[in-house]
Amino acid sequence: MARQQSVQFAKSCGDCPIRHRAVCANCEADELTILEGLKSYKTFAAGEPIIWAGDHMHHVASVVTGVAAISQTMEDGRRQMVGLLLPSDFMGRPGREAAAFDITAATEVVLCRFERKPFEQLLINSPTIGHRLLQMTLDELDAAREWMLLLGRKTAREKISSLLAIIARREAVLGQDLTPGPMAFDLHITREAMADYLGLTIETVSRQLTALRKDGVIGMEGKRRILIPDFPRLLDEAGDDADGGLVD
Amino acid sequence: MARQQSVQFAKSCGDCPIRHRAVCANCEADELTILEGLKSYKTFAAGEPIIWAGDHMHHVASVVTGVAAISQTMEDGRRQMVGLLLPSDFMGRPGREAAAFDITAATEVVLCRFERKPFEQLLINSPTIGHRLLQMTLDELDAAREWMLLLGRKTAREKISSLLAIIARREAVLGQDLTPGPMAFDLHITREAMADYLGLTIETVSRQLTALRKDGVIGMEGKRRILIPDFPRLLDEAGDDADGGLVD
DNA sequence: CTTTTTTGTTGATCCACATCAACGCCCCGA
DNA sequence: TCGGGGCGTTGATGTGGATCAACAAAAAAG
Repeated sequence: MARQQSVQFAKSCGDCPIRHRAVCANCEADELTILEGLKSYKTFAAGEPIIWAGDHMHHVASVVTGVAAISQTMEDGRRQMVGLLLPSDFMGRPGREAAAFDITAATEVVLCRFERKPFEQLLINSPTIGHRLLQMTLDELDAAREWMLLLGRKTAREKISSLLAIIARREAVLGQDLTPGPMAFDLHITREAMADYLGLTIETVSRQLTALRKDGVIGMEGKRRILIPDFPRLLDEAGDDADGGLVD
Repeated sequence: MARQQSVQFAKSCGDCPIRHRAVCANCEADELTILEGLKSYKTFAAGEPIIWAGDHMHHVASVVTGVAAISQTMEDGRRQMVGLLLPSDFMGRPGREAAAFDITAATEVVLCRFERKPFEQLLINSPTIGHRLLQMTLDELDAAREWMLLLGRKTAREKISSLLAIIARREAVLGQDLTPGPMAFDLHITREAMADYLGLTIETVSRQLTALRKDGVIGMEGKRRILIPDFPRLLDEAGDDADGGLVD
């Protein structure tokens, strides 16, 4: 059994499940060796497709830097984003040959990849990676379910407010900027990506942003920088009860 | 390592992860013993709440019979169903104290429950349960993502058609009724549950059902029994590309 | 530099679905 | 037998967001 100890993750690959195992060299050195040999990094430019639904998946991967978007498109072009992959998030589906969804790089993305077959074998032999993967998948499932409430029942204004609240919270965590005062951040996604995420059109996204600005809920510097003078006010607009812990 | 063999699941508890382990008596008999001692069955009447979001979760459980609905409600009463739990589905979240969502019995439900703490311990010690749980969670995540496309981008008619297609497919699997001809099944859920699931109102659900009936896409006997004369036609109405594999 | 493309904003109009309201049917209890 | 409540249908009307269209600003390309 793996020793319970505080492990310092190495820097290169975030705190992905693979990394975690690779660092525990004292307990399962052979697996470390196997993994190191199979690891490969690959970079995708912003906008570049990473995989299409139905493609054969040769690898599983972990996001090192950047943001990737999981999405689905209907024949007539209607598109819905169904997930965001941030650094340390896992991509791929042990036990499945074909990808279920399209994944594209929203910003420039660096992936840390492993061949799928050996990874699956490793998963069978080692409980720790499996446990970590289970936790991550359960988190994603919870986030997806929160998102279903947003898509099914929230108004356009609530949707926009929710999205801004999520991004603000994430930025706050990243920057340790948990001061209760005003906050500010850059939207690094386009209006189109926001629309695809929220189940809206770009026109509606644009209109609701200006409405929130006119009502003083948010401020804007240029087209991409958002100011939040009163975060609880924004949460209230989002219609979330109290904390509204969306994290995807 | 567990021997790779064809295992016949016992009847009482579906093919839940716990069952799977309990049957492998030859490889891990001690775990079997532990589990048998902790198992308890509980029945909920149709409409009865099973757990509320925020409640402390003393147990994890597996659905033995019946259907349970996972849902979220906003302060003003807007509700969205975010998942269905069918026999053999797992309920609960290893490693989390409080429930994230409301769960209610849609029909009469029998659960096979285990105390959470010992179950978590078991999960750490035994990879097989974890792997099965991971597979189930990944399946649920895929289903949730398909559902996000429905909620975000499909029209009311497409939503209803999708739901009927899902139920029809499930019934076909259960009854081994994979004949290509016409199929029929009972809706055991109310119009309200359908509306909560699809992000619609009950009036719209009702209207779209009559519209589909008038257009010959479906037939109805009474208010609950649905006839599907031409399944591919229904799939086409659902807007799914080709197979449209929603399974939740 | 100019031209073209991408991205975002705003206005006018339309329509799919929500809302409000009335009613029919069935089950159950008095 | 009657009334009442749960469930479902249908009609009339309202409205939030989509659609169609024009344009501004910024970025990229030449």
